Amino acid sequence: MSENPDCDHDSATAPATSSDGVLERAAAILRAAGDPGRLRLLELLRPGERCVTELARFTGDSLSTISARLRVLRGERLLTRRREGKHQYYSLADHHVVELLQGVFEHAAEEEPK
Amino acid sequence: MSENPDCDHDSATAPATSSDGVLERAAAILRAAGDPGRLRLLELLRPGERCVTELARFTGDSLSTISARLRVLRGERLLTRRREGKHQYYSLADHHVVELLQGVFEHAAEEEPK
DNA sequence: CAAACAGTTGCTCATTTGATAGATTGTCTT
DNA sequence: AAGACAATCTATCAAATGAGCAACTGTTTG
Repeated sequence: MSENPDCDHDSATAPATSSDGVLERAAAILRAAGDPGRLRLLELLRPGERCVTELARFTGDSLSTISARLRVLRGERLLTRRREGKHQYYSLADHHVVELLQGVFEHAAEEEPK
Repeated sequence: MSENPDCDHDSATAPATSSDGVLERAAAILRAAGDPGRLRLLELLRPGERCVTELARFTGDSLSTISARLRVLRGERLLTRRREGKHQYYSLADHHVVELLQGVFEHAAEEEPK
């Protein structure tokens, strides 16, 4: 058969996509969560707020390292902070974050049958 | 008041966390989706499957670039492929991916009021 | 006010990452 | 089988990233 000049590939119109701003924000959120060290912190915060020292003790990393990771997560508004005395207590920012974590871990656990 | 040697910070036990394998997988998934170029591809695939040429035309990037991005996404099982003639049709791997996208874009859109 | 503790920030460094061009593979058409 | 088209792969390079250490800020306590 001869070529079809009206094949879909050249005429199909692009689906509507998010604005660049929203896309960038969404990507930044995913990237922030997409690091094992940071993702572990998010996981550790699932049951409730924790201070930096506790988190450092749980993971075995230095305060400095934990603080840097928390900063990235907070920068993308995945976490909030609350000061109490000498301590900064971090917690998951909102239910979106909780659900995001839930979804990703479900998917990851499924895809790793063994 | 004198120091309390039994303060929570030193005695609190770590919450249960995912195995390292699952954590790594989850992080890899998020990292794969956490790039604007790749995230846009995921978005473009939301309505249904598309071939590489279409995607390249939609975004204005080279075939080579698109193919590389698709490879990363497919590597993390966010996409599947189907060959039809000369074309490779890519589509979102499963409902998890669809929901992940939905969640992230909701969150990103909310957080960017202006 | 000084010392001690909790956390943050700046700096440097090695590693990773993403884009690009060009060579290569696979498929269709004649 | 040859040529054209679709897509992938390889190699290279610049840019972004994460860790670690030391210096710094903020807070409580003596």
